[in-house]
Amino acid sequence: MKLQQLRYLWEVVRHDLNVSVTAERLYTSQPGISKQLKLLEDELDLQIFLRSGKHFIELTPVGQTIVEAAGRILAETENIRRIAREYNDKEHGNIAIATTHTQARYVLPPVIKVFMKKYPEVAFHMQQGTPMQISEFAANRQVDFAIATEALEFFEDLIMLPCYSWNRSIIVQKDHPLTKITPLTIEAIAEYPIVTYVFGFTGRSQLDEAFNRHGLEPRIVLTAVDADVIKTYVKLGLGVGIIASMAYDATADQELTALDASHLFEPSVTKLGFRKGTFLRSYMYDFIELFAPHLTRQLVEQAVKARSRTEVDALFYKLELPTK
Amino acid sequence: MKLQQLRYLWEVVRHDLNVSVTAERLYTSQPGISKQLKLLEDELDLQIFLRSGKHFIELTPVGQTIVEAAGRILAETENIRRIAREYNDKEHGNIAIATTHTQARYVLPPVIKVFMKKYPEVAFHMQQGTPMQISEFAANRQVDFAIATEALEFFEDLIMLPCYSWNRSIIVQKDHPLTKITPLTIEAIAEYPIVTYVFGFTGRSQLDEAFNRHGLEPRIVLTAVDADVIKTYVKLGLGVGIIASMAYDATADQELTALDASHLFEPSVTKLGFRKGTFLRSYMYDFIELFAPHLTRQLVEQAVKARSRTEVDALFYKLELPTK
DNA sequence: GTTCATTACGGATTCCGTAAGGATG
DNA sequence: CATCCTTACGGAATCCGTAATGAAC
Repeated sequence: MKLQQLRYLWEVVRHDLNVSVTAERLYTSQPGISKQLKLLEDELDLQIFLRSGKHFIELTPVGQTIVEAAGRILAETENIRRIAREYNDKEHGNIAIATTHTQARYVLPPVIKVFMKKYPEVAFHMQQGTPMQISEFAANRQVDFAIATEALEFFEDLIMLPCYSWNRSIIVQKDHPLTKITPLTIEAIAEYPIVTYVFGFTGRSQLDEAFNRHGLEPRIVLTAVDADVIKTYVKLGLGVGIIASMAYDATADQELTALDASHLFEPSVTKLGFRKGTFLRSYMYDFIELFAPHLTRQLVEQAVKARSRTEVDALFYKLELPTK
Repeated sequence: MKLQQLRYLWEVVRHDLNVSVTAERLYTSQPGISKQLKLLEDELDLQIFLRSGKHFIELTPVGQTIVEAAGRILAETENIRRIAREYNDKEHGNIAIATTHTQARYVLPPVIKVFMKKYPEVAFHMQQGTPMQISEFAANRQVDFAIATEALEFFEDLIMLPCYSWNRSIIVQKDHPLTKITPLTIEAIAEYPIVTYVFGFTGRSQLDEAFNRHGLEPRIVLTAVDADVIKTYVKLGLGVGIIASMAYDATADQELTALDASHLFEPSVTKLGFRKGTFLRSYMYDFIELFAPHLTRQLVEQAVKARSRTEVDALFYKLELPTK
């Protein structure tokens, strides 16, 4: 058994069991990978792949188990390399996060700006996706951190740190009748067509709950994955928008008025998730603290060491979250 | 980074940083190991070992961290090999346990007899030690299971399964005055010199507690690690013995009388511990079930998957333990 | 002077590329 | 017939042994 073989195995699985594509991506030859996989199968004396002739169709059940173990091994080798790089050069490295549009566009920019100034030698990689996709990225170790409000809890292997809680604002045109109603009620909002997030995005579930609780069925006329699109349609007069408060930008959105709705909907909590058992570079701790100042290195270290989700949750039990 | 290098690293650490000895044990050459370790250090660009001239003195702090990660990697490769062997031949393999004299001599023999009959192709390895030593063996993966009443809880990485609870018996010569006292009291026992287990062995702590609770200071005249020695001295008239009830053998110990003391001391629980994250062969599940019939494969599988000790404990919360 | 790791070196093995082969859809 | 894995083969790199070297205790 060689690390190389386990790596090839992992990568081939990641590339839908296509050896040729994998070889290309790894800048090596296809027969090389093929050979090593065969050697691994020979050594273990079992088939990892189900073949139809010379095509790989799927993993055998025992193969699946082995792939999982291989994943843990590769993650741990990556940890060793990180430990070494951390020891030799604390300022140099990479950080990869996956997040949603809301975070990427409205919350992260100032954080990343400060981070990049502090660590000019660290390359920052950001990718966007649905909450489900970004959770998967973190669970599969394709990124270091996932930042989102939803979906992280579905992945057992992710450690979740609460970062901040946020409320919603109602976005309307400047002269809209709702601006005259104080205090604003959920019933009043429900009178108008609504433009908001797609289900599964940016706290959409809490929003639906609030209407349901009041026995209201809102007329949602348009949904989008990001606030920019929502605001555009509100400007066109299609309806009233409900977005995360931090997505309203007083200077850029002068045609619109934001009405605070924190008394109408339960606040949502944005979380940062990473795969358990990961070694974190010190600039990663710093990034977390820049993003959520209450998540000190010491606290995060405790979370990393924790052996269960309840143990992690206990760390944050008494903590007052900042609100955005 | 090669698996071979990580293995050499792990083994050299295990052999007190002596490369020559390690090479001998692994049936390979000393320069071979030396070279690979150097290559690993070169690749990671750091020193794992602190050297005094050409002697290895100790691990550097960063080296220590790397050794721990290497241990996890090696354990996982062992898991892969086990998965493969399990798949190919369920009947063939090894099982290594570490346990105390009490278990090895009085509890395990019938279990092992049945096990070996059922799995003639599985080699059974047993080693004895202090509770602390055997817990360490399991924590370091030198054995599959540790079986003991004490010390297992000190090792965070061990999963502990409660196997059975047991009580103590007072062992006296046939005509001893204590045989006339019914019911037997702890005060009556404290009148006589006592021969029992060394501290840290076979539920010794519970025993001390019981005397303390009654404000008694027992006159312990002799301690030993095993019941055979204790019984020998009781036979010589040196005092009354307090031993685990299962260590009294009515046929072999005809000169002695055992007086039940289950009402005087809190029962102790013997536990089986194994390193978390270990893949268990099916004959291992069977061994556990033979030893403790309530530990069914299904239950143990849940314990293996559990992510924290509390989660494991929850599995056994309602369970009635057998008493020996 | 013994113990112990490093360096030097040569033979065997393994790895990995290119090229050809054969099965699938 | 395009895709895709397997087999064949040769050169390069690596591994691992023996022997020699040199530092520490």
